[in-house]
Amino acid sequence: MDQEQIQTEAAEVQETHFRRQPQQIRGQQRVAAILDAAEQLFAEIGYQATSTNAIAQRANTSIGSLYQFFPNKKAILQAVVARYHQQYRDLIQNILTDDFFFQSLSDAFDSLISALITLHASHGGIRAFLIGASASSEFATEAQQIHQELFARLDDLLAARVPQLPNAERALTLRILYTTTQTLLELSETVPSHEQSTVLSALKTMLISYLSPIFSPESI
Amino acid sequence: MDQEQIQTEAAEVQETHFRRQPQQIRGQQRVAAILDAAEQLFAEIGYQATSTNAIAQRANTSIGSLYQFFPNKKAILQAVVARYHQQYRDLIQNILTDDFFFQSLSDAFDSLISALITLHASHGGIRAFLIGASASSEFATEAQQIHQELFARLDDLLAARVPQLPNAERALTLRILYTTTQTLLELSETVPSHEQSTVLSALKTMLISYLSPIFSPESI
Amino acid sequence: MDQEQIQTEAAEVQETHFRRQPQQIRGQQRVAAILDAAEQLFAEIGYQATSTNAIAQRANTSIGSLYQFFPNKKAILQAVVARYHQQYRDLIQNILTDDFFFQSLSDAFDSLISALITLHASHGGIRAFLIGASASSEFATEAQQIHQELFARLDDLLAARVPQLPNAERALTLRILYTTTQTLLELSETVPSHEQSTVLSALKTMLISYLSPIFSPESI
Amino acid sequence: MDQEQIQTEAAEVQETHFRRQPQQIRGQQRVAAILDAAEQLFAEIGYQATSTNAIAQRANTSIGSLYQFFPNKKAILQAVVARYHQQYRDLIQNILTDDFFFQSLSDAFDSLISALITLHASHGGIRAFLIGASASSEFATEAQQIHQELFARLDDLLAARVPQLPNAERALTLRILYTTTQTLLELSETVPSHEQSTVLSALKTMLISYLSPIFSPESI
DNA sequence: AATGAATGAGAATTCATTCAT
DNA sequence: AATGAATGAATTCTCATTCAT
Repeated sequence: MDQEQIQTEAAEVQETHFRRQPQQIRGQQRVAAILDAAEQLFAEIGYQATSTNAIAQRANTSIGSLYQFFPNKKAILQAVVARYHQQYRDLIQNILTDDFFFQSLSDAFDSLISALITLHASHGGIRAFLIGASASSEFATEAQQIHQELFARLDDLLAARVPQLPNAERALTLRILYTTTQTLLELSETVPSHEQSTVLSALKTMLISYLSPIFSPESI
Repeated sequence: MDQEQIQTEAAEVQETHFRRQPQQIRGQQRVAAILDAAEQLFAEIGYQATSTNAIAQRANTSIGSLYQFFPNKKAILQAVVARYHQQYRDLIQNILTDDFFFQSLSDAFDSLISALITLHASHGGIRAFLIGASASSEFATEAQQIHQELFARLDDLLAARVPQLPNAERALTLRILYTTTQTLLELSETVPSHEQSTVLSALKTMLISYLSPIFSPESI
Repeated sequence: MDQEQIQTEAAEVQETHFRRQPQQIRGQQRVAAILDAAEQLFAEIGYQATSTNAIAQRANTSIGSLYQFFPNKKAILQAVVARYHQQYRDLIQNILTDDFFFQSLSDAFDSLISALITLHASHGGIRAFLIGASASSEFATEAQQIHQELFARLDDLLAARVPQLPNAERALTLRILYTTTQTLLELSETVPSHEQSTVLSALKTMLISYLSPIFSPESI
Repeated sequence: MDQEQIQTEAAEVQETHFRRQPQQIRGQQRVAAILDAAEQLFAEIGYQATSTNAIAQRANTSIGSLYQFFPNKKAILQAVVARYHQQYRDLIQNILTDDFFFQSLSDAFDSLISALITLHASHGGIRAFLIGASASSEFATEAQQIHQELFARLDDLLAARVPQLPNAERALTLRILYTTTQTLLELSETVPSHEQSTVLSALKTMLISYLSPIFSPESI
């Protein structure tokens, strides 16, 4: 999946989510308020438990206005996710430069981890929600689309660094790295702040111990 | 009131999520059917989306019968979780013997991981559901009670093996181990079966590399 | 309505209320327990709010047994009322002797009032319930049947004492007496005990002042 | 938020049984229709037997609309009662002038009784219902709040007229007057119209005979 | 565009009554 | 006779969505 396709899809998604593209500034602000309110409520009490009336109320607007911008409840969730994904993409793009895996592993993971922490800080609620949702429900697809993109990029980078690794193994390696990182990052955020660095250094230890033999197989 | 009835009442007190403990075999079978149906539905479409009528229908019983045994929908979830927890406890108890951490780490994790895989296989749906639910909702407490017990046991065992480790650090160490294990075990179950062993050995590698310096600090 | 008819009706009512006449002593005790429980519950929370299961439970029996004696919930109410009515009848019969209105009014009302107080004391709950029910519901008929009987007897007695009073006026006079008595008796029972005699003597004052000119019209 | 909206909010706070104060004329009409329907049904078949769907149906609206204005069934009853109480208050206020007990007793009771009859005529159903309900249930408090107010006013007036009467006795005197009046008024309304005046004059006779010695104790 | 009233299908829960043991 | 499990219609209430103003 190349860069172009991603943009195309993003545009298409937007057209499906919105009933009407807000034309005036006031309308854009209203949409943003609705998305903020929805993101909070989804994170607080879950998608199903969140009523569209509650979203409108917290966004200081009326239910009628809400439905002027979104055709139904699901579209609101999709828009929230899309907005989050966009920020995710933007942030990641700055980290996953072409020389990412050509730095020391320690440096690479330092920059990746701190970028992810930054992102989580601003959208922690919805992220936790999506992780929960991805376990079971219909939104798994939405939630993991961004993961695909991130995967594809990391795959390219890793392929450049360890060209001798077969494709299938490389993909699996990435999923292992990715899953472990997500989980321990999450743990680090629920833990008291003075323990956070312990968790993060454990994460780094694990990642490096796992990747090192792959990067330098002769050393085993 | 004869001896039998007295025992029944005692049981009723202890099982708070039951409205009435079924006293006839017919009733016990029905309760089991209800719990099976509920476990499936919760796993498939989530707690909120599962209607009590749907549970009754899949259990081949009437909504009235369901409510004769359970006072409300939440109690059904609690009973499902309790049943799962009991099996979890039973299985774990056989693994976490007093010499658990005095075996080689490789052996210890081999037995633990295979026990967990067995358990997951029989209740995969509800486990995935609980993991999702624990991220946000009101059921976190229920879901994590069993974790507390497992933690407490592991804590004892680890304290015996590494007495010089301060309590707080030991607790954090366990959470890191625990979280990583859960996540990668889960991953191993979603992955094609021929890749499963790769994931599990990665898990072992990470756990051992993380724990080794703690077990033998002088060797660093 | 003469004495015979009353007994016939009473018997017929019993046959309608009971599904099966309890043959054994155990059965009779069970029926009594059910009626006691029902009477309490009807008085406490009303007829509609009382469930048949709750009656069975408070009577220490099973719902199945309850329905072996009563065909439906309404029959239980009818039986409760019938039992109350019977006691009402028995008590009244001892007071309303042929010379009732040939005593002084003061003596007559003294004995009537104290008899009613005795009855109320034993079935206060159900009486209050019937008064409430009679205001609106389908049970008005049941509840006021006994009133008819009492009326008929008082009518006879008053006709003997004041033969010159037209029938229609006599009936109305009785309703006025009756209503006032019921109400103030009820008030006397809700009032602190040291105020009770004040209420009762007010009642007597009113009744006598109302009846005196009717008894001795020439004195006006 | 302009002035109008602020006033609306203030009203909402004060009217606790409304979920939302209707802001459009359409809404106000609908609320009135709902209260009318509810008042009729409560009077006809009682509170418990009245379903919210039946109320909506008779009010020619949907169940959803009903619940947009009232949070639950009890709130509808409370609103019905409140509306009745307000009219009760208004009417009474015109009668209980400062010189009420300084008129002749005959004049005083004439005006009071005719005022009450007027009120009863317009809300007879709900009044009868409240009297029934007050005998047993949870709504006693609601129903008798207005009585407290009426009592307090009458107490003031009576204290002015008979200052030598101790407080406790005066309160009891009022309850006796009040109870008797309510009951016989009710009776007068159930009786054929040509008998109505007989009941009312009996009421007056009783009240006057009871009060006279209290007003002029020396004459005894 | 904005507001909020209107709608009704659907969800949880109760309870009178029947039936199997 | 006794027990208690089984049944399902009926009830209260919610909420996504549409419509009138």
